[in-house]
Amino acid sequence: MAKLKEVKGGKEGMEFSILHAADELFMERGFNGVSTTEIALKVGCNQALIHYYYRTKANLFQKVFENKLSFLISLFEVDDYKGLSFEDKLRMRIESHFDALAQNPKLPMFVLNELKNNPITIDLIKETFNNNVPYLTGSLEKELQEEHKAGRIRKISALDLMINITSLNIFTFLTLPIMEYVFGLDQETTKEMFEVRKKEIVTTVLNSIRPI
Amino acid sequence: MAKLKEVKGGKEGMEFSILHAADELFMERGFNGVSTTEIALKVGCNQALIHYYYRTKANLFQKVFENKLSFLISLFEVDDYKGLSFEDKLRMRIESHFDALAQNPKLPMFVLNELKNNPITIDLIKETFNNNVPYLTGSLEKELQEEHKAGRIRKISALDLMINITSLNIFTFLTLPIMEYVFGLDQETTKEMFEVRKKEIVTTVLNSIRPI
DNA sequence: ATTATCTATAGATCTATAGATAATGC
DNA sequence: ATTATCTATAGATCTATAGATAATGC
Repeated sequence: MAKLKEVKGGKEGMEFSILHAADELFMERGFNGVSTTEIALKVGCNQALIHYYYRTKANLFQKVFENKLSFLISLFEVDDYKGLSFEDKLRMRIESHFDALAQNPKLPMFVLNELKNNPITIDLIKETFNNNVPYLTGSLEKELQEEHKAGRIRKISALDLMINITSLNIFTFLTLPIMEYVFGLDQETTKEMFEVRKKEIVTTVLNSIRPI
Repeated sequence: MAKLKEVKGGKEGMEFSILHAADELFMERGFNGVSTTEIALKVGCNQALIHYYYRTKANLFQKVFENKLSFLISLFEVDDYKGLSFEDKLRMRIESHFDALAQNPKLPMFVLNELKNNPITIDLIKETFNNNVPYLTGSLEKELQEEHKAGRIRKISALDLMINITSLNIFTFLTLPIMEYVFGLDQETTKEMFEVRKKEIVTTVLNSIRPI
């Protein structure tokens, strides 16, 4: 007798369910930390089906990782906030970057870690970088030069500024699981901490580029 | 006939050689990425000997990890740099923290990663934190308050300042393997980049706490 | 008929242990 | 005698594939 299948809410049914389950598990424990058996268990199918749809575990992983990369790039495609002062624009960029990470707190650790372990992923990001970074820094670079000439900020490169912001924002989420555990924080307290830290980062960055 | 044993240069011979090889391998690829077979291969002994000295892989790993933790704590036990101004002291602290990481560039990723995956490690760091953080922030907190009262810096907590410095410094080394690969840097260029980035971080931090 | 799903299993790990042999310290 | 090292192997994974069965679309 046929077994009853649980209807999963994906658009392409089982294939999507597998991708979705793999996504969650890989995000938690990375490529090496997850077995296809475990993915199957989470989906509610047998392990062979994973290979029917995705052939290899590495292949399934790559699909997940590519999704994450394109999301990460989208974080840097900023709205232009026309009419705002440079300072207000910068403030909004920092905050929106922080907020996007807050909604995907496991993403930074996942990506950094796989880049270290997984040769395929570093090729993927190399392509992504070369295609996007010059374009992304270009307009910021111009703004920074104008502001500097007008004496409103010190001299700093777009790349340094972006690294500063990224460092401060991402580090918050890299250490989040530790903080939660070490200080025994509940979800509510964590959220409050986020807001406080976000403000401090904005203050730090804005102050750090004031003219000398 | 007895096989010729290669003499390894450790003080306790084989036991130390195993710890040393395990250290290097675990630092590269973490607990899950390394097998006892591989450690044995690197040491030049058979795999059973690992268990003879350390009983389990987890046990050997813990020894390695404890060493790393105590090193990390030592980074924050600062010399007092008596006689220097607060600004100069802070500058030296940032630079010495950066330099220590530069000599152990794989350490931050390793520790963050294991803390996420390995329940034992997070208990170890919890203990470490509770024993050390209050003591470490205490004296800095006092200095910051004095400087603020004297109008030489803005109001900022010792914890926030330490997180800022740690974020900026550590992020450099988390993304180092990526940078090297994506931009195809050689060792010399990497070193130069470090120096430039270190200066930028010092400037950023010192600027970021100037009075408003 | 074709596609989706399942059962079963081969082959490749990997950790830990048992038991044999060699080296070392009295 | 005791300690160090080795060989061999049990038992537990885990990935990928082969081949059987069920579901679906004409």
